[in-house]
Amino acid sequence: MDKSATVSKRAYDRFCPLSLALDQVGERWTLHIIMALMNGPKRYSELKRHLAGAGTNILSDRLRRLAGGHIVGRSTGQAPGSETTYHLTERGAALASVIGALATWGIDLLSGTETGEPQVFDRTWTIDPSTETINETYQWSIDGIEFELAAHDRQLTRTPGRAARPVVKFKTSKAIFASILTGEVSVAEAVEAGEVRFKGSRQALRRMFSVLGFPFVRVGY
Amino acid sequence: MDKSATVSKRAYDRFCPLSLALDQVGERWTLHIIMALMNGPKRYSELKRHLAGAGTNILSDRLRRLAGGHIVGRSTGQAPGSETTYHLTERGAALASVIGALATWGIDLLSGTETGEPQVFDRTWTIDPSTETINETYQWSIDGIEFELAAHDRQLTRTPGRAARPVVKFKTSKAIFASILTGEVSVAEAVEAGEVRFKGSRQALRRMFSVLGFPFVRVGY
DNA sequence: CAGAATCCGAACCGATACTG
DNA sequence: CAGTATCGGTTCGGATTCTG
Repeated sequence: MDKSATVSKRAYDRFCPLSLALDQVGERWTLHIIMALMNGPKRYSELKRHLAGAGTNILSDRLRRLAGGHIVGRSTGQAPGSETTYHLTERGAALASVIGALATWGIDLLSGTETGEPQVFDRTWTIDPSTETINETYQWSIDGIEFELAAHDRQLTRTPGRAARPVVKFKTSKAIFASILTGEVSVAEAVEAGEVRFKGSRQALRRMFSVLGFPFVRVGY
Repeated sequence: MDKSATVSKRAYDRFCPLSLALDQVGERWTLHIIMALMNGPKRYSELKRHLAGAGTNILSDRLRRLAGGHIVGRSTGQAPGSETTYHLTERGAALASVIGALATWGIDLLSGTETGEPQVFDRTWTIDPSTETINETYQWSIDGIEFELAAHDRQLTRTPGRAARPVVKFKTSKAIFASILTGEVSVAEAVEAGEVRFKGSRQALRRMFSVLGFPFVRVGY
């Protein structure tokens, strides 16, 4: 029946901006959908691939709810069989500040302050089916914290310390990396300004950001 | 069998600042706890009252997890029977930008763009046990959208239109209200600058913000 | 085949009862 | 007061099925 009108029973129901915001975008995967749509409209199947790990019912539910809140819109071409795409409305695009704040806060966690143990991340969501299997390692240094990132099959493993034979070495500060992620500055510009140092081919650099899930990073070469 | 029988706490497990941030503060109630602690350390029971609607096990779990992430700290006085309090660490205080972004985005939702129907909010979390029952209405106007807020028992009802006999009339713009909520400006200063208009006693104004769940608002009189 | 609904086992949430 | 234990209901995640 009319499911679009039903609100999650698990709403906060408070007269409070934080609560009302979280009632709309606080559920699991919702902000990930928004972030995926920040780089332009996407089809259902593209979103599904990008949200690897979430069930198709979740994606369907979130999109319905977001459409009901006028956060995303659904565009269907008029040609029969033409694709349907989802895009952010103005209200949805305004969530950039929220995602920006969360991502900025989360940058510290990329380095893994907890010492020692290697950590395995899911990487299926960054896999571009048009490219072949990637199997390489990168050397990172952020604010002096060094670690190796090893892309292997559908996993990405982060290990503290130096990498054996990295394809790319990448060194910068947390603040600079943040402004690279937000698109404020390109990697090339940051290198120019002496705020990023990297070794490796430009092609590998570009591929690295794709593999890591930052395809939107402006490499700038 | 073929899939790893991991402890599978529902984490995103992505090498992505947004995902890692949400792994730490994306669960239900977590950001509400952070916001509650923004106004200073609190005891377990205070938090429990402020989080009316969440089970005590949830609060316990969230605090444990937040402590593990060095986002909140636990302080126990050395005197026997002294209270234990929870407070934000520096890392936790850095979440102010996240909460600020969400709250700013959520301000639009306070007015209730969805037409017509009155909406009922839970108000138990704003009830100060030391004060007696409150039963009064306020007239709000934000960016020209008028609505009545009626505090009744443990509910708060928002109704579009004008209130019958409000104790307080409050009129401002969304932007100004945002800066009042963030503490950037006091109500008195905004009135001074002609950006807020209100009618009613200053005492009632102060009480209104408490009843609505904004006890931290600097009235400034 | 893309888009979406349905079903089901498992994890999670919320409320109450209970313990030190 | 500060939690822990437990239980029923809800939500999630994955596979499958349906529909044009």
